[in-house]
Amino acid sequence: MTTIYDVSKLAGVSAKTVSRVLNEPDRVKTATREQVLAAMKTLDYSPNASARQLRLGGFSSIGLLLEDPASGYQSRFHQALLTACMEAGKYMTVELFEGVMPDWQARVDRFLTEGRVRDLILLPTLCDFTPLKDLLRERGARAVLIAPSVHDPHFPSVVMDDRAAARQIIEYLFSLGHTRIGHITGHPDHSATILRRSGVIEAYDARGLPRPKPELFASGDFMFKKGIEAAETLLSLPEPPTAIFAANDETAAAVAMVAHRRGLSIPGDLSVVGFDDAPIASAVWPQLTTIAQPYFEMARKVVHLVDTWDQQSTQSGFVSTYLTPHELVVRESSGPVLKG
Amino acid sequence: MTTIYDVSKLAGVSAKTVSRVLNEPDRVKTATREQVLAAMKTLDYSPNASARQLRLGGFSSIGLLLEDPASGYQSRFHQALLTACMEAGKYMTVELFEGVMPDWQARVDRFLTEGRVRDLILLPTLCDFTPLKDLLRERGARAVLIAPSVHDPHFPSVVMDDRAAARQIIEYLFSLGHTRIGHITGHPDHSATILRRSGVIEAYDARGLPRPKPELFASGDFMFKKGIEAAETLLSLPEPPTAIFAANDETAAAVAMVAHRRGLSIPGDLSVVGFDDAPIASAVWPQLTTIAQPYFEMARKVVHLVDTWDQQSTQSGFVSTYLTPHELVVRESSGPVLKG
DNA sequence: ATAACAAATGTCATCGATGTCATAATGCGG
DNA sequence: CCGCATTATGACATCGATGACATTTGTTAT
Repeated sequence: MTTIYDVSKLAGVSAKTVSRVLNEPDRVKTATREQVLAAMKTLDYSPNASARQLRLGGFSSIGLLLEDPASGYQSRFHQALLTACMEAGKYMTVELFEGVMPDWQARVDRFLTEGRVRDLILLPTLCDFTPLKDLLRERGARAVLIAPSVHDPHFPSVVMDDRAAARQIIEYLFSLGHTRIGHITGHPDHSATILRRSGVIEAYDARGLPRPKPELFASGDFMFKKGIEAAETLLSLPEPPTAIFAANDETAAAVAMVAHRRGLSIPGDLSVVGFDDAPIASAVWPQLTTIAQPYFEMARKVVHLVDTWDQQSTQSGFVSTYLTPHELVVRESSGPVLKG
Repeated sequence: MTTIYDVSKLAGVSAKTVSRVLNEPDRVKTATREQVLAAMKTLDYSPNASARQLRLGGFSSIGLLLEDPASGYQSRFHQALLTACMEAGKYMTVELFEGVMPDWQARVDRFLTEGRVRDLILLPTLCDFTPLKDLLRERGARAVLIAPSVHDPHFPSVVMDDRAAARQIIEYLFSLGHTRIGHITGHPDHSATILRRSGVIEAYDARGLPRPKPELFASGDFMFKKGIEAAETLLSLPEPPTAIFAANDETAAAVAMVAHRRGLSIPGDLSVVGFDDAPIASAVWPQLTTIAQPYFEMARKVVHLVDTWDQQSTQSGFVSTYLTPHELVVRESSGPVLKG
């Protein structure tokens, strides 16, 4: 690595002058500047960011741990967080993280030290991975949780009301005349899975209807492939549902594919509703009715929480959960039950 | 910010001891360690990454500039690059970048200094944005280009053969009996647009067929929405094509949607082929025949190029372009022309 | 030509951590 | 209880950059 001293030596000036060329070029005589620039080029010099930041009072980037960057949910949040960081003038460093990796603890350590990260953002399901959170607390790292399953007294979090949203969807389907509604659940490790499922049941209860039979619940994992299986199961029932609420949009897209293969028209023969308003929701035919999560607002809130962590934590260990509103987006994939 | 000195003062030990507690806990007496740990907790201490790295010989993360993280292409590469970085033990810091921003130069500067980035990765279309590349050279930053339109003598690059791939697709469609093939082009600023288009023409020429009429080329921009318009245009022709080659998968998905709305069956009435093998290609019905780009190999090569930059550049300013192979993935959306 | 002031450059200390080496505290055998 | 090996801790220099302040060089007015 070449340093500012190497350059200064070659250019025959002091290190400070080289520094000036870099930071306040106008304060250096043109001839000198040229010389310095030439020396920098010759040596392929690039300033050491660590030293610079140490001196200037470092800026650490926000760390994001991603389990599966291909998932619509995570990539959507990733994008929203990037935008929020940009608005806030911060940077985000991303790390792939899979809890199953045997050396995950070492990797987190490395991320915190070498990755120059102090603040972390945890998405589901990492936000519920207690060993990780314990390690972070031990290391004095800060974290903000997105959609954790339960309030964590140590880390602030930002959530949406999955249960209420699911209930709203079912009530919407009720209003279209559907009574036999299938539900494909999410990944069992994900708290939203339970919440969305119980929102479904809550809707039945609230309306005084008998709870749906167990066979109307098929288990998924938020992924397209498993969604195919689940849809096959539901549509093969002796009395198939007239509507299916899939736990997320990728699963809903899978339902749509299976329905098409079976010659069912959507929403004529089957209404399909998703959750998340992922990009795919508007890129499949028919476009999916879904719940739009307030990604951008949540991301902004998260970045803000990171920013104000100091004030937060000084309030004697009390951290808060912030609830953000969602929205039902009605598109083409849902419609009234056809009589007869 | 609390420093190691604050902790050492509170714990009544030297700074070095605090450092040891952090880095080699076994070399500190248990009682002392406890005290230090307690002090760290009280002061909510977290070590300054810049200082640590300055001392240890810094690690800079690789910077990725994204124009549109929502696009299938960019997010796919993003994911592949993350994986490659993980394999190589590096970190990636991501920045949203839009050339249209009036202060883009200042933002790049900030990214290089505050973002602790020395090496950058540029995806299309940024890899063809000359003012940016000039600025980077001026700043002594390093960059590796992915799929630039032309070889850049200053930066190494990794590319695939868009022209050959497009030609391969058309020849495949020829083999199914298609002769009236529509093409929806990509974004006009993207070099791949020209290459893929010329691959189409090349296929006709190679077969000795007359080139397709101009109306069979509809202009798109790689995005779903524009794809809808383009598909409408093509399918409204007096003599609509029997197959459409869309410049990417999102556009192809749009074609499929329009076809379905018009009651056309795929591939019975219309074959649809995409490009990229984006996630959406296998999440729509029918699943799309497409060109699989070697994302992961390209990403690995890119990270490797970043790693070996020194050896590269010492070879007196000569940088190389690496060509990686692609693959035609035949799925459900393409089939033979129905006779009669 | 010279004082007076501005511009250009240099010197030294500093940011917060850790490596090196020195010193203090402990343990152990006799 | 001594002497020596070992362990635990501390003092100081250092990483590469920049801020504060000092010094040199150049310019202008008289």
